[in-house]
Amino acid sequence: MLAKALSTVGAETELITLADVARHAGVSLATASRVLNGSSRQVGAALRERVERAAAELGYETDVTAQTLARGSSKVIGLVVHALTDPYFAALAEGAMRAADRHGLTVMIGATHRDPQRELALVSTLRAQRVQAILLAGSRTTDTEVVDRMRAELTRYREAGGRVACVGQDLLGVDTVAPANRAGAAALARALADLGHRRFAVLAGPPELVTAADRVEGFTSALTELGLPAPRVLPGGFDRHGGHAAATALVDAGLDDVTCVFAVNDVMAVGALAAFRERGVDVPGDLSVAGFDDIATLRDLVPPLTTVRLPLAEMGARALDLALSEKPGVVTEVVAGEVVLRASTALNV
Amino acid sequence: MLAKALSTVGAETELITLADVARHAGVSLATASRVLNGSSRQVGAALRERVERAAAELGYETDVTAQTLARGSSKVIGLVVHALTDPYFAALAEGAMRAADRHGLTVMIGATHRDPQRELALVSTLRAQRVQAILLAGSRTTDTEVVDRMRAELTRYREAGGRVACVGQDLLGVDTVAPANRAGAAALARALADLGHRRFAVLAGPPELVTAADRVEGFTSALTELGLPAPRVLPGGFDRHGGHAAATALVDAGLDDVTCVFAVNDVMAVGALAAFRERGVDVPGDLSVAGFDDIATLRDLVPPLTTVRLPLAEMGARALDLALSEKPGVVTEVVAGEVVLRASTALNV
DNA sequence: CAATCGTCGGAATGCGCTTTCCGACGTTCT
DNA sequence: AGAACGTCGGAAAGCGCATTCCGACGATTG
Repeated sequence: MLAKALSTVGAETELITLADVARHAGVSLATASRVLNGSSRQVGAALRERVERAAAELGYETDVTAQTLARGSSKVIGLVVHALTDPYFAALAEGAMRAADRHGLTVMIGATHRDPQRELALVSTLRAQRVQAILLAGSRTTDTEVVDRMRAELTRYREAGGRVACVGQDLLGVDTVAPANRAGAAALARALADLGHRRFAVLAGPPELVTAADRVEGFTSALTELGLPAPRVLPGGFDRHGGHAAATALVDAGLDDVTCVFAVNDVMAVGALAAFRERGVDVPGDLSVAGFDDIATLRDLVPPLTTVRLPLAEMGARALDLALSEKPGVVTEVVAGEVVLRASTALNV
Repeated sequence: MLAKALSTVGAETELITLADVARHAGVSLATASRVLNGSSRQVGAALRERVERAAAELGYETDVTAQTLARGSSKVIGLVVHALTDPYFAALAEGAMRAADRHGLTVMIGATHRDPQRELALVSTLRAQRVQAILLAGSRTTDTEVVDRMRAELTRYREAGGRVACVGQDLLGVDTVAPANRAGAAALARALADLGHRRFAVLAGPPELVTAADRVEGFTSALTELGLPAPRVLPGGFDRHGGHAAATALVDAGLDDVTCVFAVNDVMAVGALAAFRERGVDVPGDLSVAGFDDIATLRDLVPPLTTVRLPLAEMGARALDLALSEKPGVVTEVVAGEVVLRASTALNV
């Protein structure tokens, strides 16, 4: 018993290589390779079977790194997101991973936590890993220096045969799946106006975040077109805390005649709902609230959130397909959002 | 202009290799390697500087796959989760990724969607990728055939020097970070009994899922110890839908004297809350509801959910540390859950 | 039946990098 | 001053695999 325990530790058998399999099957390296790793060349049934049995008996597993080196192309893609705990990115990642799976690709993932330096570093890492494609999800900042460095990095990557696609804004000169943030926010504004709302506040997120800025702008200009007054715009963070803080600030400053609040994403809206509850503002009785994204995990909120639905998983999948597709030039696919009216927004009479 | 557009397509410059850098710097391959990839050997300042400049000028990026092959060890770890859209796993993954980052490791990720075949396939893939460690998150099933095959696969991997850790139950004979499901559920049962509840129902999830079964058992046996009647146990899915369905079934069958419902995870509890709302059962007025996990995204639920908090991100990080740590034998780290009483459970007088 | 062709197995080369081994040179010690 | 040693640059041998090129063999054809 003791002996067994000891033998378990540090077993560390040598790695089983293709050469081992070939020897064990009594064939050449080339033949073994052709049998086990989808070559275009045929191998006779007898030998093929011997190789396969040898591989199974030895528990052989291809060394993909060696294969990548020899073939000069890998079956791995890279995925760069803000954070997995953000359901928006989790949904994108989920969609991208499903698509990767369909293509027989493995996924390497990295989180930026909205740090542009980290994002740059992640792209370098993925480049070093010789991934076949890089998917960039996460809003671009408007900081031109960062954008320029990212473009340079991506250019080098693409010159070496790498493929890139991005979910968000087309600022990088790469294939892009772009949610129609402006149009979606505008449609939402019109829908809310239809409910009778006239005075709005916008929990706007960080002005330098393009996604946030676009949504604010789409919302605002739609109001203008309708001949309604411009909304009160409260900047802040793009997360739950940001929504909570901005909503608190709004209440403390006095709602005046504001009857409806638009938080530029659902997670912020959740924070806002909490803040309003704490301050005794009833939603939708005293105030209507709308978000953006239609995060699935949040659909059971009370009251259910009016929002703009984005097909996030599908967007992730389309980004991968775009990156992988052979085509000239750079493509931007716009994805429309769909206004979903729920109980968090009431008729305003 | 046309010329420029054409030149952009298919630019595909040759890959820049270490040899290019060495030539450009006028040094040998060996020297370039030593400068650029942390060797133990020193290189004179003059040469070192020349190599570094050459690398920067050429935009060189190490080919990690070649490096892995040459060194025989990689800087990548594999992470196997159920699904990223499940916030439980997203939080685990987030923690593991942060830890990986601290260790300078890249993360390869795969989703099983609770399909044991897929899980097996993922482990094979990761083994083929020669990842340094594999982290298995996600509840083990009690299906012994699958467990055995998984053990065999992992054994081969470890014999080749791979490291493995698992978050969940210790069924695989590997290092494990094990949430104290039984103890946590038992503590929850006692806390709810302290609130005056006597008759419980448990939305139990799938009986073959060890996590679910353990929580049910911990809850039940604590009630027994308190001299209370056994709860009504309603099996079902482990997700929102499962919670919703089980809760609906409960109401339709008649609550009788049940005053408190324990859903074995938060996501199921959310489904249950929705079902109760639909059926006009007020929570916590008519019925108290408790969950398990304390998912962060769900903290703004109304009413706020009584639950057992698990430090998910930390658990992910600890799993990685465990896998990487040099130590004899197999370690199981138990992580305690903390009962958090919130408004979804009321005093029962 | 010889010439031609197609099929399939194997030896050898190379993918980009690390690392061992050698050798050249400059220091230090006796 | 010579021996012993340490430092640092380079040549070359792999790491595990894919693939090209070659050659052997059997089948087809005129």
